[in-house]
Amino acid sequence: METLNFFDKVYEVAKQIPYGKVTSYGAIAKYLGASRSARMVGYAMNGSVGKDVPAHRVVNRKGLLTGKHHFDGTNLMQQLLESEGIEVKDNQIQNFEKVFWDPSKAI
DNA sequence: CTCTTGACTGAGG
DNA sequence: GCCTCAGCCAAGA
Repeated sequence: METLNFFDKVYEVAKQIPYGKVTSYGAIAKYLGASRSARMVGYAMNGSVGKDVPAHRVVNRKGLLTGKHHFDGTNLMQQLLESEGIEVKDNQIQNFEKVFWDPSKAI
């Protein structure tokens, strides 16, 4: 995996997020062995567009849609999540523990 | 090379 | 449980 950059690794993990599930930046970072670089995960998502990466399934540890402003600047992110059966209210994922997907356990 | 920015997280009050 | 502070690390100017 050394051939892949940090960003690419993040994309690889994000792509494996199952439908109707979400995960946190920290979970991905931890799986990559860079638990201290959770911010980089989100930062990497800036280039997620065009890379088939479901960035809308990645939220912070609170289940809050902190990155919704980076999508369309509107409630697009919430709409996408709700379309997958994920209940979202006021930029926050409901039943976060139920829809949470841990990459370290799934991969 | 140095400084700033940021889709974060954990610890402390 | 919420708010605030500090640490972390990569990319861009």
